[in-house]
Amino acid sequence: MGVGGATMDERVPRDFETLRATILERRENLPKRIAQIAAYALDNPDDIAFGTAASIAASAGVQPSTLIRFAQQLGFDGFTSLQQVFRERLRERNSTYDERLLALRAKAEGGAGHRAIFDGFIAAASTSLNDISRTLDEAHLEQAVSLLAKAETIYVLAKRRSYPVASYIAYALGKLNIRNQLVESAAGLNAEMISFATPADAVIAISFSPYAPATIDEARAIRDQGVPIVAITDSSFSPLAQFARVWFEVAEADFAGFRSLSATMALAMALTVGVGEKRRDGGRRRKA
Amino acid sequence: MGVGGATMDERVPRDFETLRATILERRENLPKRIAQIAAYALDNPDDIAFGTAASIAASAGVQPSTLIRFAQQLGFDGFTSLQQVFRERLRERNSTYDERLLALRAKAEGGAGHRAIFDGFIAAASTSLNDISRTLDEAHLEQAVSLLAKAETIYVLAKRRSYPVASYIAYALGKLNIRNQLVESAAGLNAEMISFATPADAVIAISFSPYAPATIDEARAIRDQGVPIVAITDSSFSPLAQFARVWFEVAEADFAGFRSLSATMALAMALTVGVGEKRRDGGRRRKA
DNA sequence: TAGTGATTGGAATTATTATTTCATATTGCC
DNA sequence: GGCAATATGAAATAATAATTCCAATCACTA
Repeated sequence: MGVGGATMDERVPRDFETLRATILERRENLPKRIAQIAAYALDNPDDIAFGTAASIAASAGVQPSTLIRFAQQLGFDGFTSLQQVFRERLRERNSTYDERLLALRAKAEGGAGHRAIFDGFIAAASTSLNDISRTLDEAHLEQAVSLLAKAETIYVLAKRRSYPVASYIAYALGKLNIRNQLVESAAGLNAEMISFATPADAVIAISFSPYAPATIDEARAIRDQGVPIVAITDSSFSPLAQFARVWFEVAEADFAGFRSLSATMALAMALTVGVGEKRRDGGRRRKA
Repeated sequence: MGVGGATMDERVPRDFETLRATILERRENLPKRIAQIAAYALDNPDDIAFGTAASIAASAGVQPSTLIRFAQQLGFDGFTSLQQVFRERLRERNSTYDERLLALRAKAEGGAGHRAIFDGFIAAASTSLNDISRTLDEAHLEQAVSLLAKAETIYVLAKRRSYPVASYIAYALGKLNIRNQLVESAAGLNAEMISFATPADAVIAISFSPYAPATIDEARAIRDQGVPIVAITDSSFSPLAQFARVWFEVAEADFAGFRSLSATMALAMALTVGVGEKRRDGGRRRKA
């Protein structure tokens, strides 16, 4: 009689995923407080892994004894063995993003062959994405999108290393039916092209050190015409930062002397699609 | 007298990295057993995070008291506070790559505003890099590099969405002093440009569904002239795959209707730099 | 080589923490 | 609405673990 501890038919979850599934499955028919601690456990697995029965119970708003009953209901013989599962989860979970990158980078530097080169570029791209994801200034993003969304024509300005980004922006803007002009140096007509821009237009300018002189000159000229500039560049000392109404600092990692473009690309696409969305929304309702 | 616990001038490391640095710095002048546990701690940080003083001491082959002395030497007031640092490390360490991506993607889909768009592109780029890193065929990479390294001139063929990659390849090849020709559709002279290619040259062709007809036509034409093609495309059904001597399948994730280019870019750069290296090496010694 | 100070091992002690117990409250059922 | 079964709270207890203490050992200096 009682809880029938003698023969324990039910399988005790040994790994976190099984445990999680078990909890979710029984969620409906659990008593209130037990359900409360169950929800807390799934929401704060780290706390379960490291806390003491008392501290966890307090955080979850239940009594320590409830926590133990919860563990027992799941088939564990106490809180301690339940906690093991949560600890295993942390042990077994893959290495951090940074560690993975370090490994990749080490492989790229240490290893030989073309796979190593490839890994190097993957690592550079990942690092860049990681960095920009942490450092991007949301306010600037909003400002830039607003500014560009109001423009009659968006001029896109970038040479050399940054040119691929410009061409993708132009492609995407075209797809979104947003009037744009890629300032290309094909026939030396850039100056004329630029001279058509007015303060009702806007510019996306991209340049990284060493700044292509043409980009700088054109950016200055267009700024002097009163056309607002959104710049993507790599430092506050960049001449582009001086000319720009809004500017983004993007630190691209490099490998074998070539900078990744992945972060710049992601930002460029976010700007482009952001403008597209803003224009659509703006047509219907102009709400923040 | 004593350990001078009254005024504690020395800073107690609060985060793992500082702690690690401190240990490494003092490593030389630590007593034998303390050094032993120090080494163990850096080698098995997870054990320190989860174990008890007794279990850790046993694993490291020292007495529990030594473990505590070690903690105290570092400025902690006992093993427990030292352990906190090791636990924090696990808590703060980023979730797995996949979990992080899921979170990012969820944010991008659920969240509103332009930050969400940005996150979406970051997630797409990360996913693509991850995928290609897993699936890239090394043998194909070697083949492709060999093939391209032997070419007199490398023709680069890509339109529309893929054009940015082509332009970056052309830029990089130029920087590496590798003769190349970007087949641009500026003045409609592509056919003529292509007609100059010989079997001693090679082509990098890039196209994703829906395949730009111009790219396909040009690839067919150039293949018919006996020029070997290295293709980057998205499926074995791609017409490019038919024409190519070597081809890579690259699955780019997309967001808001725009495909990431990050994986393609990384592969393109690996090919480019790989060719650069092979040419340099090949000049001196032709070894695998 | 003897002596001094630092280091170490091991057990005793203290603190912390998990678990149990029991009284009380709540829920579901007739 | 009353009764039984179940669930909950709070404190007592048992277990476990950290810390301290002291004797023994080791390394260094005179």
